[in-house]
Amino acid sequence: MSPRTPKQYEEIREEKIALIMDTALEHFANEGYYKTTINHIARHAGISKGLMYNYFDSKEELLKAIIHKSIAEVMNYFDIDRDGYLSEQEFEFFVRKINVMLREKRSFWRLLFQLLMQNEVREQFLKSFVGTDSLEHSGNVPGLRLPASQIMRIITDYFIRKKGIRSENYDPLLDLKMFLITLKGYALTSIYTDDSEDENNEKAINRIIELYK
Amino acid sequence: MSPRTPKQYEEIREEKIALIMDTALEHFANEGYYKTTINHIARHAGISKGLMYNYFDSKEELLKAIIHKSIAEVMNYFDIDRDGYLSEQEFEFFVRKINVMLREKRSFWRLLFQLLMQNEVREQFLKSFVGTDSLEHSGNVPGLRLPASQIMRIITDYFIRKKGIRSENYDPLLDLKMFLITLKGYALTSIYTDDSEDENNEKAINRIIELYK
Amino acid sequence: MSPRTPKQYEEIREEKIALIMDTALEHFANEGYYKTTINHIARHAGISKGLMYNYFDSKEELLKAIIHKSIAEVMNYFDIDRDGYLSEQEFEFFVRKINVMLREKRSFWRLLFQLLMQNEVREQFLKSFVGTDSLEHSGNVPGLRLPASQIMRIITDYFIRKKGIRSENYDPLLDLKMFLITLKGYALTSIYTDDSEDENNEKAINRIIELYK
Amino acid sequence: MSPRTPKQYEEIREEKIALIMDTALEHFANEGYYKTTINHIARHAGISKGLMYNYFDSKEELLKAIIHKSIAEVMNYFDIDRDGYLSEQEFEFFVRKINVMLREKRSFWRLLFQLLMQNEVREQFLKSFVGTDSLEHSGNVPGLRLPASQIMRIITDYFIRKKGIRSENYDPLLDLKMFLITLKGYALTSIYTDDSEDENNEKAINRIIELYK
DNA sequence: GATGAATGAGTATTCATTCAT
DNA sequence: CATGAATGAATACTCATTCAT
Repeated sequence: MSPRTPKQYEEIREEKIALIMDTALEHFANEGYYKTTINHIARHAGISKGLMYNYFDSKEELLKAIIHKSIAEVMNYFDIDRDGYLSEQEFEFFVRKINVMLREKRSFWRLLFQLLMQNEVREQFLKSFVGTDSLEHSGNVPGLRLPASQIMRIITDYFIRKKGIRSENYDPLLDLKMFLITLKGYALTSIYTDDSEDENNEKAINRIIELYK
Repeated sequence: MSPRTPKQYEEIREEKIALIMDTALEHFANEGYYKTTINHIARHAGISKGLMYNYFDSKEELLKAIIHKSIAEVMNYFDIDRDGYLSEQEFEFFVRKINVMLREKRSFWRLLFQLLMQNEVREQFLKSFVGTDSLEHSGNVPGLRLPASQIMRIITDYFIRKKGIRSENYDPLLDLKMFLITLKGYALTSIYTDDSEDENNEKAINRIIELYK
Repeated sequence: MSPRTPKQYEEIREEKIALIMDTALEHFANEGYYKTTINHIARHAGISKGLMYNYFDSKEELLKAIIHKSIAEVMNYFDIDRDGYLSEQEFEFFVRKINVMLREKRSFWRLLFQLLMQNEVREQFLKSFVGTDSLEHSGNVPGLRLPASQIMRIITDYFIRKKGIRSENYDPLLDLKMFLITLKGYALTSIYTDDSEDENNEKAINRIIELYK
Repeated sequence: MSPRTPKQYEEIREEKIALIMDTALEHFANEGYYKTTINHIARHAGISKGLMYNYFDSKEELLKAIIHKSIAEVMNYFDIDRDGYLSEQEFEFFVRKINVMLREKRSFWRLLFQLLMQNEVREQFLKSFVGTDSLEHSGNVPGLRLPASQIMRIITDYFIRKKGIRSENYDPLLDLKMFLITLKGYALTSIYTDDSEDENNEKAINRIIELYK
């Protein structure tokens, strides 16, 4: 056999990295980060323990790489026009995107929910992701164009436009809260139901749009 | 000097058991079961490692004891008239109870949500808690009078009575699903917000009642 | 109740000491010294752990006390005329005594065999019990009047008188060895067969006497 | 550099497994199973604690592996013609084999005797090894072709042929018992005497053959 | 790049022993 | 004299990480 070209090496590298990350994500998500051993991941990925350490410095670095990659992917779902104004159509689009994203990145969401249940992780995450209430950049989360607070404001503005006209003591923040609660509940339900429930989830997402659009 | 009376010993035992369980619950809930070491619990409870093993056979048994006790306590919140019929008043009462329960047993709910994210635990739990769709008893969860499926049916019946009259193609199961989603989202939000948000949570719970009553 | 007299106290003490030693011996013999916990002994003796430490300084001291007491009792079985000369009658008497002793002190023998299987213990024991080949006293084993080597010599003398006359190249030490082997094998068999085998053991002991008398 | 070949790994594994088992057997046999710590074994084998757990699931599994391997090896000593008939030559061969086996597997026999002194172990062992009185196979002891009861019968038949002819009220079971007692006593003596006694042991084994052949 | 044997720091668990009552 | 809760040193066991090949 002729020696591999540098390009071939690079391909092998990337394939292996993806394989390791996918396998690890699957097990982290389903069995939990702490219950999943490096041995377990290596065996299921069909590689050796040592190889993993060729690509990732530690178990924690592997986790971080997975999280970063997944967040970047998730952010790609929201590459819509970010002019700070949400049309009715964009709102529906936004919610439907979330639904698609939950289905397609189920393992990541399971992992994320799980991690956020640890105080330390949650605090760290909130600091870097949600950012401040100002227009500052969003910490070290890659791919995120707008701080969460910005997004909240845009949605709130949307609610004010839609419902705030009719009633004078309308509370848009309550609506925002209810919307977030519903999304969160939907997300949790969605990522822990099997595919056979897909039809019912679809109905629920329609109802959510109906309720808040 | 004379030894302590049996009653005195019993008191000491109960106090220490409660102390250990409370301390452990707090740490399991906040740092996670696996990150929490027995050493850590012992230090925070102001006792020695060995003492824990006087009262609990293992870390896992300690966890189980906490879960069982907490479930029993939670079930005590729902000792209302279970005739299978839910009045409007009872429905509101039910939702408010959940709210109180979430506030007062916050650590337990954090722990439970966390544990249910592990496939194995979730499967085990669903088997013993949710029970079957029939009238069978609810597995080995102590204190639970009705299987979860029974409760679901009672709520569904309630929805049918309230809203099913007006529309002929009313889907009560979708309403049930939405209600559960909202409750789940509320729960998750509630147990991970600090007390300063209590006022807003209160508003949200009122809105939920308003929406589904 | 009137306070107990010193004599009553002494009685209680002795009763308790006997109770603890008996219970401990039973469990040491059957489950093994290391597998038997102080807790176990205390529970089975119906007393508290603390009380045991009132009478014995440690688990090992308890063991030593049991051994010493048992050895003393065993020695009492051999209070025959020790003039260094063994008659045929005395020889039979000696063997039968051993048999009785094995039956009546079965737990002690089980324990002793067990302990002697540990190199360290065996070496210690051989040093203090078997003594030297001279007429020195037998170390610190209480109750033993003659060093084991002395007894061996007496038996050898007996064999020489019985059998050594007929053959000129008779090897009395081989006979001694065979006799000891047979006794050891009988002991081991005897202490680990249940009482239903008593009849057959009796036959075996008769055969041994027949063979070596 | 290239990684080792699977064959090389296999060799390393087998070497280390043998090293661990040998070291452990030596210490279990001489200091006792419970007194021997994993640390101790590791230090004496020149490896780390962790490595042992790479090959054996627990201390107890290590013990079981040693026992099974040793029993298999012992059984290899008895691969003679097992047609149920014992010739005079075969009988002598059998006894001499036992002698060799005791010398060469001394540590194993020390360990086995030691273990059999614990009631629980003995019961377990008798169940799986001695088997029933029928023609059933011998439980789960590997390598054993015939149940112990079968072997006993073959020996008894031998005794009947040899001695039962002359006397009409000959008791072959007593002879069997005496033979077993003698073997047991010899075994115990043999495995706890040092090599300098080998010559005398040889004489004793000759005498045993002489007595029972 | 790839392997898995080897390590050791960290964790759960046991149990003889102490001691306040 | 008697109790059993409490301790902590010792022990078994786990698993991320290293490294020779």
